[in-house]
Amino acid sequence: MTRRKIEIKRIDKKTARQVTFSKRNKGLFKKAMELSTLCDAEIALIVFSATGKRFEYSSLSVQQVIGRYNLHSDQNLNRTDQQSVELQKVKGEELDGLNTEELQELEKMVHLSLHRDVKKKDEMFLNEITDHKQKVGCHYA
Amino acid sequence: MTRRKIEIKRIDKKTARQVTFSKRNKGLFKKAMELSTLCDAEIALIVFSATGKRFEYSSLSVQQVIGRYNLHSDQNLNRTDQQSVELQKVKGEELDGLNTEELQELEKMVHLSLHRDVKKKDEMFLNEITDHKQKVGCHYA
DNA sequence: AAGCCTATGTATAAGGT
DNA sequence: TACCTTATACATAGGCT
Repeated sequence: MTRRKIEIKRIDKKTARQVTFSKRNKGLFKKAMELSTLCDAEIALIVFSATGKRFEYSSLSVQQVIGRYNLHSDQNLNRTDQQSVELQKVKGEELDGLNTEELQELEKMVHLSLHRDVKKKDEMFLNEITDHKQKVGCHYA
Repeated sequence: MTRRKIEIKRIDKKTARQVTFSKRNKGLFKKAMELSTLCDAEIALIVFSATGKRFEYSSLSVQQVIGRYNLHSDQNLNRTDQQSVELQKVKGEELDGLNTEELQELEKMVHLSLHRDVKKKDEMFLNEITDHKQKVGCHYA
């Protein structure tokens, strides 16, 4: 017999699940790399198998991220060096000294900071739209 | 004309690149979710388009990760309080100075540190088992 | 720019070794 | 267990609107 349509739910049989994992995991990483190459996208992908094995791909290095940050900041130009140094300090000194619980705490906080940051940007964008509507006198429903 | 084979290199034409990005990005996230569901894998995927837009998926919540950790932790209980103070320092002073990209980079690093930590504990556990086997003179295959 | 369409390329479920 | 095979399902490039 050959390929059938499958339902997207947890595969019960352990061996089948592992076989499918290795096939699809490989495919996923290939797709991620292709997208990154074709479309100039920056991608981070981390996968833990059910057995705890880790697989990772990132199109960007820490250096590149910091470099990209430096390019973008025209305000805060003089704060940049200092902030990069701070980031390196956080990375090098602090993370090594933390235990698992604290790393998880930190992870949670970074998540929240990220969320707050993104939310703030969304709000700013929304405000821009609202302002624009008011200025030009639009009356969408 | 219809679909041709394409070479995996940066698409020069901007509009074509954007069209391909939205198609393939969507496909990538679908594949990520399918893998997670089918194979019980934990996945984190972050994509930045060339225009800087962010797309994100994670199969695990912070709560789940912490819950999973708590099952394992019995050592290090008394070190927790002191290090939490350090952590709060990191939190309060450092995080506020970082921008979105840096937070994301940090998040990734924390993820990695976390995993390294968990792996170390797994190894310790494994060693304990091995030691035990030697002490009691077991001879499993 | 955002969706269809459809022919074709690619990924992969089952099975076999 | 990990690698082949192959028929089929799925993803998507190019074109059109």
